[in-house]
Amino acid sequence: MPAPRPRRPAARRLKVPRPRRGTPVETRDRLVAAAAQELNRVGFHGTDTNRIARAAGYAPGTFYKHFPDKRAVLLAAYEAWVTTEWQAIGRLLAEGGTAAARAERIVEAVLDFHRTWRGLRASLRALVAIDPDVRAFYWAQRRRQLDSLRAIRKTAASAAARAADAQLLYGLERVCDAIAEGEARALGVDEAALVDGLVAMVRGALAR
Amino acid sequence: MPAPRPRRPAARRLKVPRPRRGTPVETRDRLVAAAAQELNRVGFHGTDTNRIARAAGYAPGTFYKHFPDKRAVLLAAYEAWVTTEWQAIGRLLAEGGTAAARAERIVEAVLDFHRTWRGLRASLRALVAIDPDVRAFYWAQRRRQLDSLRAIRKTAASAAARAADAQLLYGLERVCDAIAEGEARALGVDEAALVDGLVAMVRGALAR
Amino acid sequence: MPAPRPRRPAARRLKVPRPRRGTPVETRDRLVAAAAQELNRVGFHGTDTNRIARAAGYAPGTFYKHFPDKRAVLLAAYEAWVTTEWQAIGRLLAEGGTAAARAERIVEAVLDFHRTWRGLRASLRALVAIDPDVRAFYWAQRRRQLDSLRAIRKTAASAAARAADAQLLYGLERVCDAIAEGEARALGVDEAALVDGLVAMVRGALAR
Amino acid sequence: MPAPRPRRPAARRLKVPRPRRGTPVETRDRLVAAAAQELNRVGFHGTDTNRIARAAGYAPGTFYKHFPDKRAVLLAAYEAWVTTEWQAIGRLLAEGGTAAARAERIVEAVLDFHRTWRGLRASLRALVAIDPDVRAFYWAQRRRQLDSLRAIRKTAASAAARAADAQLLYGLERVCDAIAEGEARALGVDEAALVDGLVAMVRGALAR
DNA sequence: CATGAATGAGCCTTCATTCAT
DNA sequence: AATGAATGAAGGCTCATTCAT
Repeated sequence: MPAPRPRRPAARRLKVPRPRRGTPVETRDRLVAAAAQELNRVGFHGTDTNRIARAAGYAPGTFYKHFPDKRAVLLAAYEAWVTTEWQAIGRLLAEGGTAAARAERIVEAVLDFHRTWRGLRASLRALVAIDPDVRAFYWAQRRRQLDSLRAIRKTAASAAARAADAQLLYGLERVCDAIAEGEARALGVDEAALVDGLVAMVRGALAR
Repeated sequence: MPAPRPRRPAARRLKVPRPRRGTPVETRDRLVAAAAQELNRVGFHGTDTNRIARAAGYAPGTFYKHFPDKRAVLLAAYEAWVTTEWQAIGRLLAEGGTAAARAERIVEAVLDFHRTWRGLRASLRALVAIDPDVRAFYWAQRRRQLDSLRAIRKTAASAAARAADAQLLYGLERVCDAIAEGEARALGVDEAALVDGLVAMVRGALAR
Repeated sequence: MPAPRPRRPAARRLKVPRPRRGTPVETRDRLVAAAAQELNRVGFHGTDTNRIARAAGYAPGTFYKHFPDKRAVLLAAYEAWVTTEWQAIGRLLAEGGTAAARAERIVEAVLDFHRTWRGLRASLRALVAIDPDVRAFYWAQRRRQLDSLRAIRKTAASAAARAADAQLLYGLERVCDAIAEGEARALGVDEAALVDGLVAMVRGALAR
Repeated sequence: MPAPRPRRPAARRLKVPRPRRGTPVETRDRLVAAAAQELNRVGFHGTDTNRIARAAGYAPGTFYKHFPDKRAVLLAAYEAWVTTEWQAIGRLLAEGGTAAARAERIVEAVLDFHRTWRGLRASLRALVAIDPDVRAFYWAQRRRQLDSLRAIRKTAASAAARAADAQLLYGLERVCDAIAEGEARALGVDEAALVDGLVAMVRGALAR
C-alpha cells in the first residue's frame, strides 16, 4: 500500500556525484563514456540524451553544449572505440612471438572487444544502414582499419590482397559477434572450434 | 455539466466505398509485405505502425487486429524472408551442374537477397542485440538454417563440421552485407575479388 | 523461446458456444447478462463492446443491433438489477416474522446484492455524475425505490417521512458498499457491529 | 535512402516568449489544481493528460515530469482535497459554540465540499472499485479520517464506537452526495429535512 | 438475425531539443 | 560552463462503431 506520496517529485537521485565545471574536454569525455555504456546496454533507441547526461553526472542541457544532436555521441563513442581497439591490436602485434601465438592473442583481443561492445556495435550498424551521415563516418573508420591491416602485412598492395584483408576482417568480425552475443552457443556450435577457425584465418593473413 | 463526448466516426468526407478487403490471411500478408518494405527502407525506428498500415492500404487499427505490437511484424517479415531465401537456395542446389557453377549461383542468390533486404537485416540485428524475445526468435530461425546446411552436405554431424558451417554462413553473410551496403566499394575493395573469395568458400563447403 | 508463430492470428477461442439465431429477446438478454458481468468486474471503461459481445457469444456487430451504444447496456443492466433486487426484498417482506427478523433478512439481502454488484454500482455512479442521460435514468429508478419503500411502510406520505426513508436508503447503501468493497475491514471497523447498526436502522423504519 | 527524420521543434509560430514558470512545486500544484477541476467536471475518462496540462498552462510533456501517469494526479488531487476538508472541519470544531451549532456548521461545510467536488468524488470511487493501487491509497486516506474522528470524540476506542463513527461518516457522506448531485431534489425529498437529519446525527456523535 | 473485417479519432506517453538563469 | 524546467511533435495502441455479406 503506497504511503501518501510526498508533494514533490521524488528527490533526484544522482548516480554520479556532480563533477561541476571541469574542462570542456573532461566533460565531453565523460559524456562519451556514459553514452557508450548506455548505448551498448540498451541501444540507440533505448536511451535518451537526458539519461546519458544524467549518467555522466550532468543536466540535460549540458549534453547539447557538447554535441549537436544525439547521433553525434554515437559517432564519438564509435570513434573512441575504434581507436582503442586498434591501439590494443597494435600493442599485441608488437609483442612478438610465433605467428600462431600472435594470431591467438589477436583473436582473443578482438573477441573481447566484441563481447564488451556488442550492443553498441549492433546499434551502430542499424544506423549505418539508414543514415547517410553515420554511414559516411563509419566507412571512414573502416577504411582506417583496412589501411592499418595493410601496413601490418607490409605486402604489396594488390586488389586481391585488399579483398582478402576485407574478407578476413568481415569474417572475423561476424564470428566474434556471434560468439559475443551468445548466438554460437545457442545454435549448438562449439565456440572453441569456431575460435580455432578464426585463429587459423588470422595466422594465414599474418603469414601472407 | 457536459455529456461525455461519444465516440462516433466523423461523417465520411469522401464517398469512397469501404474496400471490404477479403480474408484475414490476405490482409495479414499485405501488412507483412508493406512492413517489410518500410522496415527495409527506413528501419524499425524509422516508421510507425500507422504508416505500415496505410502503406498496406489499411487504417491504423487494422494493424493491431493482426499483430499484437510493432515488433511482431518485424518478426513476421523476417520469418517470411528466411523461408523465401532458403526455398530459393534449395531450388538452386537442385538444379545441378558442377560444384563451381552451383557455388556461383548460390553466392549470387544470397548476394541478391542481401542487396534487397539490407535495411531489414540491419534493423533486425539491432533489435536482436537488445530484445530477448526477438533474439530467441532470431536464433530459432538461424538454427533452421544451420540444420538445412547440414542436410545439404550429408556429411557426418561433427562439432567441427558444424563450426565450419557456421563460419561459412557468417563469413558469407557479412561479406554479402558489405557488398550490398556499398561498403566494399566505398572501402576500395574490389567486389569481384570478394565474390570470387565467397564462391571459393562455398565450393569448398559443398565439396566437404 | 517463442515457436515461429503460425501465419494467421490465433484461432478465435470462443468462451461461449455460439447461440446463433435465437429470438431477439434471448440475444438481448444474453448481452445484458454478459455486460453486467464484465462491467461489474472491470468497470465501464475496463471493457469494450466487442468483448461484451464475445462474452455473450456474439460478434461485435450484433451488439449494435440490440443497443444504440455502449451506455445503453449499462442502463439495461442496471435496470435488470434494480428489478431483481426489489423483487427479492418484496419476497422477504412477505415472508413475515418479527420486525427484527425481517430487518435482518433485508439487510443480509441488500448486503449480498452489494457484494455481488459492487463494481457495476461504482461504475454506474461515476457515469451518473457526468452524463445527464444516465443521471435521468438513474434517478427514475431511485424514485421507484423510494416509492416502493413508502408503499411498504403504509404510513402517511409526509415530507419528513420521505426524508427519513431517503436517509435510511442512503445510509444502508453506503455502508453496504463499504462492507462489500472490503473497505470496512480495511479501516479496522468491525463488520458485525456495522451490520447490527444497519439492522437497527431498518427495524426502526419498519416500525414507523 | 532517406535520412532519419531528426526531431527538431517546428519553427516557433508565435513569438510568445517561453513562460519560465518557476519552481517544480508551483508547477505541480498548478497541475494538481487544473486536474482537480477537469476531473471534477468531466471525470477521469472525460479528460486527458494533455488537456490537464494545457489547462494548467503547460505543454503535454510537462505533466509527465511531475506525475508518472494519469492516475497519479487523481490521487494527488484527492489527497489535497482530504487534507483541505479536514483542516476546515478542524477549524470549525475549534470555533466552539453549542453542540447543535457546531454540528450545523460541520454539516454545512461537508455539504459544501461535496457540492464542489462531486464529480471528482464519483470518479475516484469508480477507480477505487477497479484499481487496487487506487483502492489502497483511498483506504489509507479514509483511515486518517476515521482516526481524526476518534481523536475528536476523545471517547474510549471500542469496536462499537469505531463502527458508529464509520456509520456516521458513511451516512453523512452519501446523503451529502445525494444533495450535492441534485438527486435528493429530483427524488422529491426535502433537502432541508435531510440536512436536519444529518445535523441530528452529527450532534449525537459529538455528544458521545 | 448475425457476422467480423475494417475504421479512424484520439488517448497516453516519450524524448530530442531549447533557453532563461 | 552548467542547469533543468519546459516544450510539443509524434508514436504506439485502443475501441466504439459501421457495413457489406
